[in-house]
Amino acid sequence: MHEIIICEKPKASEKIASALSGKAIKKNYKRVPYYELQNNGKKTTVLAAVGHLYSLAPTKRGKKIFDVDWVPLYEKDKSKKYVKNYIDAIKKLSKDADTFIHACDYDIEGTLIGYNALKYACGDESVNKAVRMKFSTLTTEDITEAYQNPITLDLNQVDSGIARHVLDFLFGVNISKYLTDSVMKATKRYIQLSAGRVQTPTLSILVDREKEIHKFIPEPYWLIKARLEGKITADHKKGKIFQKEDADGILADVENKDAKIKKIDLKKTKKPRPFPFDLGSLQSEAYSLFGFNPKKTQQIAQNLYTEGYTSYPRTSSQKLPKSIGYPKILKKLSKSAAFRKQVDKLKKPYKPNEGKKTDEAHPAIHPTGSMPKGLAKDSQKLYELITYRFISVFGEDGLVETMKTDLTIGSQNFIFTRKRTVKMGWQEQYPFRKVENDDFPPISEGDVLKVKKIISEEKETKPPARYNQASLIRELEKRGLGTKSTRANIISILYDRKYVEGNKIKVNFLGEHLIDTLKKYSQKITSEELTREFEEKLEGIMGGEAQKDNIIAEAKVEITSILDDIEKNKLKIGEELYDAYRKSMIVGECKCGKNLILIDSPRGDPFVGCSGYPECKSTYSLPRGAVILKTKCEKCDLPLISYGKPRQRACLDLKCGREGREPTNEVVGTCPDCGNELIKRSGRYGEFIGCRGFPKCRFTKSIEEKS
DNA sequence: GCAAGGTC
Repeated sequence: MHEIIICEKPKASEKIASALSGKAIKKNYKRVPYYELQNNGKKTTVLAAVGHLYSLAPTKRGKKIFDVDWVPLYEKDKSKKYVKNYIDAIKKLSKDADTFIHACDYDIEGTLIGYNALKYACGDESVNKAVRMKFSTLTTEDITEAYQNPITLDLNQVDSGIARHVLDFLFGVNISKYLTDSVMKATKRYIQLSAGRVQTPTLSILVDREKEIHKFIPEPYWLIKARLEGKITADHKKGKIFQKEDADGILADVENKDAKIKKIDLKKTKKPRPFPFDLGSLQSEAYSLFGFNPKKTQQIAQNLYTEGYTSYPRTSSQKLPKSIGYPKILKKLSKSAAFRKQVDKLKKPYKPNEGKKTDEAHPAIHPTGSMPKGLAKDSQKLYELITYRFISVFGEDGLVETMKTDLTIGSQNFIFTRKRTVKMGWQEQYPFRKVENDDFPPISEGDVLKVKKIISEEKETKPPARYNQASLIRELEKRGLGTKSTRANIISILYDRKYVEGNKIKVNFLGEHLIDTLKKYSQKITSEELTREFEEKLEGIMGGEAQKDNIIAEAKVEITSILDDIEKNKLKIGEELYDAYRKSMIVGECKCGKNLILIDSPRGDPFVGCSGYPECKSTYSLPRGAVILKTKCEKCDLPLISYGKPRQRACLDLKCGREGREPTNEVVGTCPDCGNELIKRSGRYGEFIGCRGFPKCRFTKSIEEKS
């Protein structure tokens, strides 16, 4: 007897092997780990996939791609070479097997991962023999229970997984191809265009926000403030005053009058302990504290996990079940003096604060207790963030005292608020955020204070803010678009295609025009509707009320009509999209008066050239990794670029004679929050102004765009 | 080349 267990990933195979036997032996085949164990004379081999091992690919050449089949992932994607060893290991080690257990995650994708591994690596026969382990956590109890009570492999669930892949492929690949072809036919130029069930609605959310901003009409309002003796600034209780006459009336009323303290309200409120991190909240926090984009956070977290320092990062759980053994983890962390200082303050027995969100397969992100050595700077930052957050979850609630003071000047009501921390609690374990620390002025009810100055500030209402990568991820999560593992990637595709740019995500002409075009030819792909429709259809297949093949056939009819429609109008579509693309690539003005354009050809390095080519032959090469800035060179008016490590600035024309290549962190002012220097920083997605005191002070502001 | 979904 030889039994094979197939798991979704290497970490899972390790846990499953050790749960089934204390004597599992770890072996390697072509550097792929697997486990062997003996049970009453029966040999069991525990094997691992690495997520999907197979991917869809066209089987026939043609303009419309409707025939697809599974091929090994490494054949399609050259960056996935490591997958070959995993497939080879499964093929080789399952040769003489007679029993097959499918032990991948119990969800649609997991079911399909295991099914394809069985079908294409172990052979068709293995599918018929296979049984399914169903577990929700990788604890010894759950695994043993699932092993002893296997269920039959649900082929409806498999079909539903296949349908999801095929539908996404047919819609995404075909529409993308037709858009790109339109540009090619109309202009003989290649620009990579794409559309998909998730990326297009995501872009559409950004376009909608852009339109809101565009149509926003600012409204003037006034804020009236009173500077009092004792360094107090009180605000008029009405807040925004939209009528100038009202503001003037208030000013007349308060003129030359003292302030009387009417009421002082002292209140203590809890500052509750935070939740442990799930992937989305980690991405959000690392963005706001360190400026890491979500993709970067995900990559670093993946490395920390692979090295064994932190737990599995692709989780939506905010739970820390007892089974992870947190007393032991906290004890191990105490080997570091800095962590010990905080762990020692925790009250026993340890009880974590938990959020509502759960995950079928993984707990919240936490350190394992294995201490990292020699981490790169950014990895160290993220590791400490995860670890301090983990410790703080066991801390005590903080306590903030609020002083709310009502006062009158003439017959007008003013108010000011001060906050101070009376108990740090968990904030001692989580040293990343500013702690409230205002002075409470020594005043009592009935006191009369001198008014030093009355200020009337004229302001304007502001349009809704643009999304940044962190807030966009939160929005996608809210709408159920994409998955925790794919959202960061989807956003990065929008940048790569030049649909959007900037830290505060701004849609380019190309992005906006693409959505306009698709709304004409395939309204559905621009909205969340398609995701909702897929969900219903997959539900139907899973319940046995619908057939996978029928649903795919229906989709083909629908897609054919969309594609034929695009085909009929391809010259117009192609020309317009190309025009929008050119406009998106404008980076400044050429000396000849025409536009300078970033030329990003699929062959060769990107460079800057004139839109007046061939009349004007000006071109400028770009150093590797250069970002073109909105700021102009003070000598020759061409745009400046920022490049290299550490970031330096130079003129686009390196020969223009501009002095110096000062570092990009030039001082541009004083931080209104903490008084430190404000410096210009630049990231991959553009420039912004930040505080020198970062991360203690998190003040940032965008650089005004000159238009 | 093109999607979205797993994972190293």
